[in-house]
Amino acid sequence: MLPCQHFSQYAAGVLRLRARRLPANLDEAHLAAWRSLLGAHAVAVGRIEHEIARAAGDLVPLAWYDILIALVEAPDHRLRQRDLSHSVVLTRSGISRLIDRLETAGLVRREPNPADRRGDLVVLTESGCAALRRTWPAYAQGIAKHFARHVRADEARVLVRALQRVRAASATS
Amino acid sequence: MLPCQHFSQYAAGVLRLRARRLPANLDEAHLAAWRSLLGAHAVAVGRIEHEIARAAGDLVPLAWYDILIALVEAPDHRLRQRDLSHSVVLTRSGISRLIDRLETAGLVRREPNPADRRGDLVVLTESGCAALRRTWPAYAQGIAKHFARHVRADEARVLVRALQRVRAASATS
DNA sequence: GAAGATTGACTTCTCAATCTTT
DNA sequence: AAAGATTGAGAAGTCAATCTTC
Repeated sequence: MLPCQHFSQYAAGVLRLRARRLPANLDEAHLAAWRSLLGAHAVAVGRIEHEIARAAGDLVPLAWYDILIALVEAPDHRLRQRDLSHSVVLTRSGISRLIDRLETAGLVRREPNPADRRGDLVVLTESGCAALRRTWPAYAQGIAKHFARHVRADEARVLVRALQRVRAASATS
Repeated sequence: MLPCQHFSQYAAGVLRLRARRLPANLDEAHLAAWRSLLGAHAVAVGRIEHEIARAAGDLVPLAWYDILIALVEAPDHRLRQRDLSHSVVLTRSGISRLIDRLETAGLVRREPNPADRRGDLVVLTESGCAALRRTWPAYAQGIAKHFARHVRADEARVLVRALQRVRAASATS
């Protein structure tokens, strides 16, 4: 006697299983899109990260890169940790520890905030800026090779439109 | 004197910066698609995971779910860890420890493999099967609410086509 | 009291080394 | 030796509690 008999005998069972249990607000096409999103993200990010880690030249990992990019794009290259949390998906404490490491590596600096002394400002250093310049070419090549190369231009436009709605969606309802 | 002067003065600088440094095989549209993929993935997965963790009823986290789903879809509900690593993005040791936890929780069982004793088979238990059934409705609602709801049907089809190519791409060149 | 940040305890993953079986 | 799995040490994140400033 098989365990989990409720799930039928596999093979044809897989699809029957899903079709039977799909709620009214989720169809096969959207479920397939969700699965392909998870798969593509995992594969592409994994490969790019791996290549960057193996490459010579003291490149920074993607998590560091995200912080540095947010700082470069900020006025005066400085931001509170609170604002950095919008660019990176981490909790408060996660950001705090990440900035610790970046500061130890000399890529950012904490600086008192005259306007609000509850939290220091995080400032990009020369060295952090250099790390960004060093890493970008490898990152760009990784995006091109493991992602962009497989996506047509018209598909890219659709991705942007749809996925930006997903990202921007408020958590309501 | 600003740090990182190479990156210009922000504001208009951001786009100029990118345009200047974009390699020949990566254009703005594809870069935007890449960024929207990262953003949408982070937001949607984060919210779904969070809701499942908060929900009552002893639901399993997504990482566990992936293992259980792979087992349900496998012949006889059993797989070597090697094969599980195709479904989950983890190293060998990562899988090993994950299976440890699932086994402790009683959702899977290790069973000697008569054909090749280098590695046991991982088998889904009744209890693991029940966990899957308990968790799926919440997961499906999360996908519907945080992802599918924001994606039109025609967009979903484009996503599947493009992202499956990304996932399936070999790491060559 | 609320907001921003940090710290301690804990969880989970990775890398490198190791063990067993093929 | 190669393949599958495991283990110790370390890296990096979370939660809950705490501290400082508003």
